[in-house]
Amino acid sequence: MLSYTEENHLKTIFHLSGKDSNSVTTNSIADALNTKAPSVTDMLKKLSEKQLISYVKYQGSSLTDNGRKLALNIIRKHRLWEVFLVEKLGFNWSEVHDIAEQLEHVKSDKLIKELDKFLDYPTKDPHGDPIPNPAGFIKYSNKFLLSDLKIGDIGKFIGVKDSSSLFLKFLDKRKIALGCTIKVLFIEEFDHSIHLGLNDTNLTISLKSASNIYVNKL
Amino acid sequence: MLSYTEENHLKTIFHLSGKDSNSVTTNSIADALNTKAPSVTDMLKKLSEKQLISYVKYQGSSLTDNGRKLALNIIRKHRLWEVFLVEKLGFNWSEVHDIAEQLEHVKSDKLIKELDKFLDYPTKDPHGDPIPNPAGFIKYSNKFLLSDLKIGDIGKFIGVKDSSSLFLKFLDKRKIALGCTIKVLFIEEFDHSIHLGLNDTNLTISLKSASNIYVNKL
DNA sequence: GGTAATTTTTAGGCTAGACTAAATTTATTT
DNA sequence: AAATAAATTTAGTCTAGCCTAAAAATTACC
Repeated sequence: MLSYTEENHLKTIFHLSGKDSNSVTTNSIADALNTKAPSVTDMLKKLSEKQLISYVKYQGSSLTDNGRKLALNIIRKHRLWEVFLVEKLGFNWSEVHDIAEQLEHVKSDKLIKELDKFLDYPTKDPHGDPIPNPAGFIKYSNKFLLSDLKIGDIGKFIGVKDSSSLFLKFLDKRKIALGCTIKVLFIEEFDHSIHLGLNDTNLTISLKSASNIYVNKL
Repeated sequence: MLSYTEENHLKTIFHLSGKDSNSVTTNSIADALNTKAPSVTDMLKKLSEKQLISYVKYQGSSLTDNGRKLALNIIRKHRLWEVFLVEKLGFNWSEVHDIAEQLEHVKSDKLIKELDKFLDYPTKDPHGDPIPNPAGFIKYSNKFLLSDLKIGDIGKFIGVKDSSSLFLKFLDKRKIALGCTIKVLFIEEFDHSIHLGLNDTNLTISLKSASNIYVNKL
């Protein structure tokens, strides 16, 4: 049985390592978890002993198959709860992260099985992220960052990279909603801010914002 | 912000003290929480400093108004989650306690407010226990233990005292379900076991069982 | 009312998870 | 290639929650 803290470390390592399970640095984990490097080092030793990560001193760490499976299970729970909060309880997508962060640690396989059924087996969470299946398989969609599109490209907004409440509210305010179609009209040379066409209106967003928006190129 | 352990102590003190907020012994808390007396003593000091209980060395402890309000809020959450699990996810009433025990500690006022609305403002949990309102008011029903009825009395089954999975499955097996009408046909002098009339059939249950069944006298 | 039994508290120790400061390894720069 | 900078680990502390064993207070009993 994993502790709350162990689960959070596994999840964070998964998020930081990306699709190809790159090795992750100790400091990056500490930053992501709002803790300090020595605390992380301790935990890495512990997870390594449990064979959930492979950890070489000074060389970073990466998930083992087993660790990856556990991480994906936590992410599955997180995302299913997010769907519940939005679809059933009427939460806005910007409000659900912190609550799901707590709910994801509740231990009961049957609970998640029944929740999944109750939600009619969703495949994406409210931010457009895929929900891993019970076996720990996750389907990555062929997504691009809006900031990587060229002038004239058209994309469908399918997800966010930064799912902080701050950023999600920013999107809400500008009526940039999941599923909408975005056309890149012009890119400023100076600061790389991007002029977009969206719902018959135009707006400009910064490079930072565009680097946190995932689209499917159309 | 209360810790998981602090919340559990408050809740336990509430359950042990009954309606009239009697003083509760240290050992009884330790027993209920499957912990040892010294651990409880430590926690009592802590809760006392936070003004959530009044605690006099060697004399037991009882909730302050503030502590009682917090305890009832945890119980409210516990019971709402139980309703959710049974009504929405299809759990049996004997399976929900341990999961609700985890869910009750999730922190979010809005979550509970929306859950309450989603469940259509239930007033009782699946075991017949009243759900405190958001202000911490709880409506006790005028209930009796089945073991306190006399021969010839008729009662409606409205709740259980022991909500362990073991006891609830025992009731399921004998088709003793919430809401059904029970008539006391005969009480054995020897061991006080009780012969009941229930749904056109007769059955016999032990004193121990009867002391865990609440009824409204009809 | 005094002694015995019980309950409760104190004293002291343990582990998980956090931290700071110092030491060590790795990376970067010149 | 040596010197410096940065990242990481080690060493040592701290707190919350738990424990056992011993001491103190309360309760029960003759």
